[in-house]
Amino acid sequence: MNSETISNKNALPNDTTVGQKDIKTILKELESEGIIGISVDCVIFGFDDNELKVLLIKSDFQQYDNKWSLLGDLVNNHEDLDEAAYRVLHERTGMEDVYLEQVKAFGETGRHPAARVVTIAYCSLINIEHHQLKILANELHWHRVTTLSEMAFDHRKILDACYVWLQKRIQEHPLGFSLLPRKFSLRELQNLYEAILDVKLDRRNFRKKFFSMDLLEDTGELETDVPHRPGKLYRFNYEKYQKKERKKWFGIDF
Amino acid sequence: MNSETISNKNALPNDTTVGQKDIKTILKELESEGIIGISVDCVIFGFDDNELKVLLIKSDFQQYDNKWSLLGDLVNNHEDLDEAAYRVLHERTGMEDVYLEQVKAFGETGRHPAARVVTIAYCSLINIEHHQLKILANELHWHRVTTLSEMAFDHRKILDACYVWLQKRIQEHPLGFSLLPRKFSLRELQNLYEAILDVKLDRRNFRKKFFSMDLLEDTGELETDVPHRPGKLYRFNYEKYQKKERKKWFGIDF
DNA sequence: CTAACATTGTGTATTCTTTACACAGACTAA
DNA sequence: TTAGTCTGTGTAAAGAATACACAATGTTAG
Repeated sequence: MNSETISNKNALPNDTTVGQKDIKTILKELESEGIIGISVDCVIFGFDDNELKVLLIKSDFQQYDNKWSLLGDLVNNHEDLDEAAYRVLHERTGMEDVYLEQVKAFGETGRHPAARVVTIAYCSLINIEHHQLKILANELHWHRVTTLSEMAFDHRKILDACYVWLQKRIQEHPLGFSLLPRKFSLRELQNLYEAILDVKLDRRNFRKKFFSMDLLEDTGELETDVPHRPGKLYRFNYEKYQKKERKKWFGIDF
Repeated sequence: MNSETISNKNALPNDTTVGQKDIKTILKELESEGIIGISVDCVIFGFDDNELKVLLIKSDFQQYDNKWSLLGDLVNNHEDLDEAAYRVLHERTGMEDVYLEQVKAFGETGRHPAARVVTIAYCSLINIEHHQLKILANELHWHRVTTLSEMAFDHRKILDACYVWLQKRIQEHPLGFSLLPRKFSLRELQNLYEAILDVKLDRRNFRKKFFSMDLLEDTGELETDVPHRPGKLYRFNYEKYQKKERKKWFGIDF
């Protein structure tokens, strides 16, 4: 079910048997009683084949037949927003220890055709290699973010906002590592940054920068299965990062 | 009414006659029907007397008797989230052209004692000099952000989040000017930054920085009523700012 | 087995940015 | 007229960002 699907609380994540009639009935109820629904939508990014990907499903909603949609669900009355986002993520990907952060609420009156639904967008980053999609309902698929076809609801707008958020956030916070295997080469790291920021970076300066931050640990291992000289594999030292003295205050610039 | 007060849609902003019984009844209805309420809360910052201030009212909620609370209200079914925030702001301050930005949604299950209410926090910045508080219901007052007494609900947490957001945002976006009169001296500008960031800055370097951005216009006027040599008054050139080539991409640092 | 290919690993010079720092001039108040 | 307080200005030194080239290591194709 996608974010805009009104489901009963016991519905399984891959329960797509809830007919459209039911959904519409529930939406009508909400609408007629002047009740605003709340959902979460997860923009789940992955990195594979040197490209940033996003996980989408086909909308079950008739108006958006054949359009792609984010993964989401209504928030249950007994769960926090964050919990709801983790639940959606878990139901869809089977992953639990995942980077997840709230990005923005979207609440325009016209965003859902059948009822008023405010959605809270979450951004999550997962390492595609460490993950097999288990539940393939609704044609769950990874999509390149650079070439996206039309999307359902205002999901394109949400995705764009999350992408911009990611571009900014990745530069000031080491989230990028969540998208890579635990051991990675500097080339992979640079590819990640280049793909997300859509820039070309100087290889030597990139290395210098990361080494000077002193957060990468040499594992002593080398890449395998590359058709050229293998690079060293590094791992990110989260502990060191936590302990690190936080950045200078005062970087006014606009 | 504060953000957590459940009001009927036609209630006037200064209508504090809605009794607590009514509110509780409505909350109980929401609660018993498993409906999640949605509100907006505005963290309205002002700058006066070289200090950052925030606009608060006394909570009408019995549990939080005598505690301070943010300005907010339930979102009407027919209005966007942003509209709701502007409405609250307008109702409270009479101002319309104001800096307003969404910061974060707060939706923990236990945040409201009587019902489940998800709130979307907005940050707004107003120039205290250009504004007279018109509606003084609920002891509407400016408070120093550095010395805050206990607050109702999770409003302290919301305020803190907005303050951190402001500290960060003010360094990369020229919001600070919304807190100052249209014509200001560099001293006032520096005081603003020092107060918000809670740092001491070098006066010469501060000037150099702002002049090098080339966004301040000399008005030709001087300060008046200062007990010392008057400084020049500047105004911020928003047009130039809009046209300005946006900052370099790639500033990885964490 | 060797040549062509692809990618790793490394250092320096130049420019730009940030920081630290001091003194003369303007206006007020007593 | 003097003491007080703030304005306005420049330079030197340290640090960060950029631009740039070549030898070494492994793979693959012939």
